[in-house]
Amino acid sequence: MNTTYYQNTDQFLISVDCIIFGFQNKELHVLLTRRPVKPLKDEWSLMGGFMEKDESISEAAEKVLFRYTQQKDIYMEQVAAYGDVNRDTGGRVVSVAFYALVKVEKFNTSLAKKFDARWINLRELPQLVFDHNKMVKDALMLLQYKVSTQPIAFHFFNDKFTLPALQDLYEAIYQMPLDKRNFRKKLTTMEILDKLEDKDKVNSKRGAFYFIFNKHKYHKFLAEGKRFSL
Amino acid sequence: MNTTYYQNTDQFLISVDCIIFGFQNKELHVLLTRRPVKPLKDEWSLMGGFMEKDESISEAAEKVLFRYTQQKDIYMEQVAAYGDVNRDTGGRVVSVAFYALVKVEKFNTSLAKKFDARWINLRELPQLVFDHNKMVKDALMLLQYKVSTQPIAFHFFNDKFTLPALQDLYEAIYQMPLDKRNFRKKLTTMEILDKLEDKDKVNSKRGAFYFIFNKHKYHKFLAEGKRFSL
DNA sequence: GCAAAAGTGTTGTACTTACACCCATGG
DNA sequence: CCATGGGTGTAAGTACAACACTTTTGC
Repeated sequence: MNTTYYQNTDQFLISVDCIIFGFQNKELHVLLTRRPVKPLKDEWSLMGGFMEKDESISEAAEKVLFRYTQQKDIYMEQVAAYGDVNRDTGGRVVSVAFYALVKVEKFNTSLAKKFDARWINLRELPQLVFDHNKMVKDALMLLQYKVSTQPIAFHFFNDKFTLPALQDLYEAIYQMPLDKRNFRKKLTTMEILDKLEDKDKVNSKRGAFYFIFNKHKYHKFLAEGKRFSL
Repeated sequence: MNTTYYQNTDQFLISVDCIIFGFQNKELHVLLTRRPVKPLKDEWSLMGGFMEKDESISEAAEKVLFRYTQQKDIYMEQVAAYGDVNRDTGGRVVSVAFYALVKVEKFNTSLAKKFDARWINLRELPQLVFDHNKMVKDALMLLQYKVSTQPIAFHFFNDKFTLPALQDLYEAIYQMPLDKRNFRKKLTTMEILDKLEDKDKVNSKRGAFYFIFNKHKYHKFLAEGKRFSL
């Protein structure tokens, strides 16, 4: 009943691989694991899993994300499908890559042990199995485009964030330094953030004010025909 | 031997659907057909086909493109994978969409008859089967981004083109009018085109000069750190 | 009191936008 | 000779890039 109408056509395993981005110590990190199964057991790999017959591709990706992070409502986006014949040396597998933005603070370290999951600095990415390095590269390029045109970078933070931290995040994603005053000017002229009363006093003695993204202001901003740009 | 290492996992049919764009009469068109198989036989559909076990996804897409156009070396790019459980009412099929830029002039009309293929104006797109309307929408958005940042629009033309035609093309893709002088200024300052001696006298009495894209100049342009933008 | 990070404006430059007339030619 | 589309420059406004000093406070 899976193929009522379509006969005599080949079928394939479909996997999802997740490029799970996290932001920590002013650097972008990716959640990697030592591959638990053969072939290439114990080599560095993205978090992945096979799609099952009763779930959509994105549900399969959400399943993988939940398994490794125990977080729901993670911002996630498809990167592309990878389907070279010999991309997976363990069999013919078509993989769909997704990237996800998670809050490292919320990350459960006991989970990490269970799955041998580790946050690896994007700048020190090791060689990964199969075409996973290409997936990370594609995901990063897509992420760079997306954070520059849509207010999604806030998903890296647990609700509130400081402007210095936000700038560090953008610098990590773009992999280039940004001018502090120009960065803040762009943000303030968009008027889509709310300044809170309290400060983060961990990273400096003076302390940096916290901000939160104001969805309502952002919708008004869009309604005026303006477009997010950073 | 298809699944040496991976056991007990579900397998799926994988199809490719091609959004074949063509440019004609100052309008963007999409090559559509009346679906030849059940279910939804005779409904409007993108050109598609199933992936076979010995081919990559992109090879499967090239196969589809060649079947319906008899053209090789078509510019083609993946849009995304579509994998909702019930997206195809004929069975569980994951589809990967590709868009392609083809030269309508070269199009073989006897082929068109054979496959009941028709160029449909993008502005008059009918309801298509399954999620094909979404695929077209996604493909167009990707195309808009791509033609604005990379010199790929030239693939719509059989080598040479006039500036009025190129502008009509961009207007069709962006679905908005562009300023003639600003458009030409951008093009000429990039210095990546060669002006030919002959003119197209079909579309006007005066005639418009033909241009061709100069790959060599474009590489120099990139080497100087400049980026294509239109 | 000093080190370390937060916060704040201005100016020149480059890019973008808006805009109107003459030219060449076929019929 | 006129209708049709091809071709050209400038000026104003906007966005972007470059740049240096003062403030706060924990130690």
